[in-house]
Amino acid sequence: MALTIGELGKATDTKVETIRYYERIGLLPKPPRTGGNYRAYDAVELGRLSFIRRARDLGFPLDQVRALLSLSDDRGRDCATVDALARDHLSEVERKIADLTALRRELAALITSCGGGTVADCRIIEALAPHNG
Amino acid sequence: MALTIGELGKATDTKVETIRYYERIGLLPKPPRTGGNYRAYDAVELGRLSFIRRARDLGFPLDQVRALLSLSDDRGRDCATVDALARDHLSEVERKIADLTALRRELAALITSCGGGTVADCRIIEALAPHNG
DNA sequence: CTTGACCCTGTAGTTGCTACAGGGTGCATA
DNA sequence: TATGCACCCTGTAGCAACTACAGGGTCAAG
Repeated sequence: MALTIGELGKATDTKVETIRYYERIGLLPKPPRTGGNYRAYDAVELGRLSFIRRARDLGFPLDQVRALLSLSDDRGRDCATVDALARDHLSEVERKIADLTALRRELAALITSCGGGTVADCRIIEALAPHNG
Repeated sequence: MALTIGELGKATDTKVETIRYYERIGLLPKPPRTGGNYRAYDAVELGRLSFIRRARDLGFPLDQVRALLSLSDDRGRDCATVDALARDHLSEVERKIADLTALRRELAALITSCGGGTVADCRIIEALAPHNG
């Protein structure tokens, strides 16, 4: 039932280098090795990596993933901490959406203003240039 | 009328290290130096850095800023290239907004599902865990 | 003449990977 | 048995766009 790193990567849609990176930073434990010094993974590691990838897909940064992993190991604990992490992350996402929405408005206004002449009277360049011209 | 790097930084809301960084990567030219080997800036550099900062605030990556700078120097040129750059950037921003909006929906659903018990039956952890439990 | 705020260079850290270089392993096939 | 190929190994450097030192020098004020 042992998986090579490549098989684990395929199963979790993760690049081999990324798995080694997760091991290096301590997000995945160092697995046992075969006689040929290949990493040998089992179902437990597969589960752990799947968890990591889902959390990453949801945009959790690695340190929050680390926190979620250690919380998920502590089954008896109050899940308020998990909830707080998710809420923090959600408000971060909301902040980014708001920033990007403001940006979109500004960019759209800039583009609308472009009349199509030469750079000399391009309103986009003008808008970027300092006020004194 | 010469500005020190610190004064230029204050005038453009830019950290001193960032200005030196822009110089290192060739976004700002190497300014003349004083007797004490201090960088001495003038109004031209102030304008150029303001332009860079404004473009950065609008989310243009540095290579696009570089392109905008060289386009803005070429006053007689057709501004269609500028317009295209801005449109590209706008669609990039729109893609990010769409991604983050999908993410927000997923996160919000996750958080709503948290009933507040222990980690053992926390739906957030469950949603992250692989399907076989 | 000393304190303190500023400036200098150069290098390493940040986040989350990705991409080599330069080797070793394992299996199939001729 | 040789050889080819896909895969694995370590270690290091690169990406964006800065940021943060360390270990110095400069300059004006008191």
